[in-house]
Amino acid sequence: MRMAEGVEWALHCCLDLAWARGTPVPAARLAAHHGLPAAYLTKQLQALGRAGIVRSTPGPRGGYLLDRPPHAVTLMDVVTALEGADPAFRCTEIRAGGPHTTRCAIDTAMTRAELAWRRELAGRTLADLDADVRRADPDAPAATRARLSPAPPA
Amino acid sequence: MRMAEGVEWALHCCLDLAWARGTPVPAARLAAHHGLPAAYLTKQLQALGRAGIVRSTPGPRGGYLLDRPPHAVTLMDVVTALEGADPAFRCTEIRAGGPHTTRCAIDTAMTRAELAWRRELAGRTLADLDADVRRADPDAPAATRARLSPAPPA
DNA sequence: ATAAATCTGGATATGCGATGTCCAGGATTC
DNA sequence: GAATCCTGGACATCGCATATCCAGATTTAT
Repeated sequence: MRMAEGVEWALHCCLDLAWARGTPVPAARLAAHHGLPAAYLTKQLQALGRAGIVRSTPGPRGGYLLDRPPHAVTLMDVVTALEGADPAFRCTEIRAGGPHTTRCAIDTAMTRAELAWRRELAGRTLADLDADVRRADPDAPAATRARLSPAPPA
Repeated sequence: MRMAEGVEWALHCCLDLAWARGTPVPAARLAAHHGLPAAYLTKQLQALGRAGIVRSTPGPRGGYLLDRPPHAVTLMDVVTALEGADPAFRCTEIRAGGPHTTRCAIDTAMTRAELAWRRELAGRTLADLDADVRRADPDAPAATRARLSPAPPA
């Protein structure tokens, strides 16, 4: 079982946008910042847009912005935006002996575990990540913000 | 993110073998019991064998047996046997600005959520599933055992 | 001994989703 | 009007889960 790599990209970009504090950042600059293929990162950003996590403005000086305060974006929100809401384990009801009236015990157990995972993800927001980073490296947000600022250093 | 369907198959087969109580069940009969492709189910059973969950005996009257008491096989054991031990989220360290001394906050958060999932799976065994099933349908284990018995009903 | 049943492991085919690229069209700023 | 940027669709590629087949080994039963 493997999570799409785009989830990692999206999480980093969301944090970047939180640090950009309302200044639009073009997809190409986000991609360059992380060494990612711009054409594909675009797809992830569009998914974040459809989920209402991110907003975009076209034209010069345009780009992506976070569309909610960082404390209102949970990791679960981002994962769901990219991976969809379907559970990883899907019961295909292979129990023998015709139709059953009770719920499959295996399905119940696997679903319970997945809910624990979702609960953890839903309990952490971009604001929490920001706090974690600042605790370890207080200058990182400002440095990132500078590197993503409208006028590139070269 | 999607879990391999073979995990579901393996869990059902493990429960079947627990109910067979030491009587070897051929892979072909397990497959027929659940309407699964025998040639592929074989692969999952072999993985369970390499993990020490299941044991096999060749020849007529041979087949698969559970190689541990049901309370000593956790759902995590089965999932790991089939999916491997790698986490679903793998940090590829795309943080910008050269090498970092601190751990990536995103990686930490995603890993924490996955540990919650693993903890749930590690906390439930085949014996628990067996108890769940008996609570809802006390005759199901015996019925399955009969259907898997060495002399097929036809 | 021979035959039948069963597992093991490797080779191979197939399908699907994640990854990745490209482009035509539209919106916005200058 | 030109440059910048996003949107959405079409398309190519790659890896992995799914699936099949077979030759070889092992054990049971006669």
